[in-house]
Amino acid sequence: MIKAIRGFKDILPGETEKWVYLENLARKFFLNYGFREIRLPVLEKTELFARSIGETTDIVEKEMYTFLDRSQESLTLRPEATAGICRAVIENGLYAQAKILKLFTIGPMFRYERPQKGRLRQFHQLNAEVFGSQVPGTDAEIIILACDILEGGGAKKLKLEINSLGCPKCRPAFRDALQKFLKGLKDKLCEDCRRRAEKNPLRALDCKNETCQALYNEAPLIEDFWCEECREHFLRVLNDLEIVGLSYQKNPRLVRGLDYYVRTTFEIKAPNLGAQDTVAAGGRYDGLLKALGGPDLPGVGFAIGMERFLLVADLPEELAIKIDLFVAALGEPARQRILPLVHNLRKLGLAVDLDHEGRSLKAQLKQANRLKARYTLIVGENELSENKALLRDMESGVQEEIPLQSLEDSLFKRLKR
RNA sequence: GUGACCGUAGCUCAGGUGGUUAGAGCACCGGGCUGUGGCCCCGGGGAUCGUGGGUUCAAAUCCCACCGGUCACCCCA
Repeated sequence: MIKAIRGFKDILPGETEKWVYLENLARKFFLNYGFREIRLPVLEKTELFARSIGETTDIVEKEMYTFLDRSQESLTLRPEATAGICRAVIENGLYAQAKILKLFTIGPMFRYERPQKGRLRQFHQLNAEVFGSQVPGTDAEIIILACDILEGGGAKKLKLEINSLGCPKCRPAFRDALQKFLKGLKDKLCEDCRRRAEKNPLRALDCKNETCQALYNEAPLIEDFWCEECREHFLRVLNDLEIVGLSYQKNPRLVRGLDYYVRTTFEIKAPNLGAQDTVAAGGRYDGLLKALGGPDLPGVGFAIGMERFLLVADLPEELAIKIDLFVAALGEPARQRILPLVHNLRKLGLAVDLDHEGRSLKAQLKQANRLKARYTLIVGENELSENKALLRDMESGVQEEIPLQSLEDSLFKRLKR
């Protein structure tokens, strides 16, 4: 038997209803917040991700689905959405349409990782980005939007952690100080942190190793290095969050796995999710558009992991569509007589189903029951000869006779909402 | 990439120390009710026991490899 490949999952009936529900919910929030939808290719040139995410990040070094196509060009299945959105914004000149550009996208991402709870190789993200705004109010709006969506999906007890990574003006000094600090206790650090000390010192800060973490209590703090603008920016973001009543937790150790972030960075974590507890994350990336050959416009955005959102969401009990009417036709003449009616009711927008298999009435009523039909219309030889049909209310079991001539009208009146 | 545990009908699981036709519940189909669903009773279909190799007279059961799953490391949404 041919099976789906590792880390790639079918989303089956019963699950899809939940996906559609949450996607619609998110889409409504996005649109209400003034975002417009953009749909992007899942394949891009490898160079796009190498340049945007960062050559030395784990994602680029060992987690991408990269291959040569038939013309020997290196392509990569997108591991995240921001790079592609930036590319599209630049390529299509979207930034020229208005000062502020707000975009969202929903779709699959791909990372070659070992699957576990809340982590698949093909996973799905809800993504929002704002281009052209440098003010802290936009950072706050992005965070508030992410929280609204998660809360709208019934997610409880979420924890918002926030930090500022500084900017190109002040971060290098912090980076140097941190690197010096890390090199000072080189022998005591775990293997990974020794490597990070060389290539990407900030990443050492969120090492899970307890020994390392204990040592980092003495590490230099980013906030001592913020320039005046970064400090002001951060405080104003926090202030907006407070104004709307969002509680947060400052986390000076919070860094990001992608190089392009500056200033505001945040994660939204959920309890009981195990090791992969970050449901959403995002931040500001002011230099990215320019680095990709576009205009020097600031950007800020976030991503929500759909699979993880599903794990923490509290969904309505019954999401499957209940049908309005099941038609039980007994015998081929009855089926043919009733087919046009079914067709018309369906065209009028009603949920109507019928059985073409010629099964017993008992079997058909059972099927109607399973489909949670409000009514079942029974038409057999008896009914045809008397020019009528039986309409059974599946809740009460009450049946009434309806003349065939007026069937469409009376059914539509009864069933429309 | 590393480690631990796991893999038996569509689903959830049972099958002491190897031993005859691999079972159950749910789901599905049919009958009881020759044209009336949900409850009940009866019957039926459905399993290359993850795959491949090995040990053995004999393997779902023991061994090895691979594949897949779960959780953790790592990483991150």
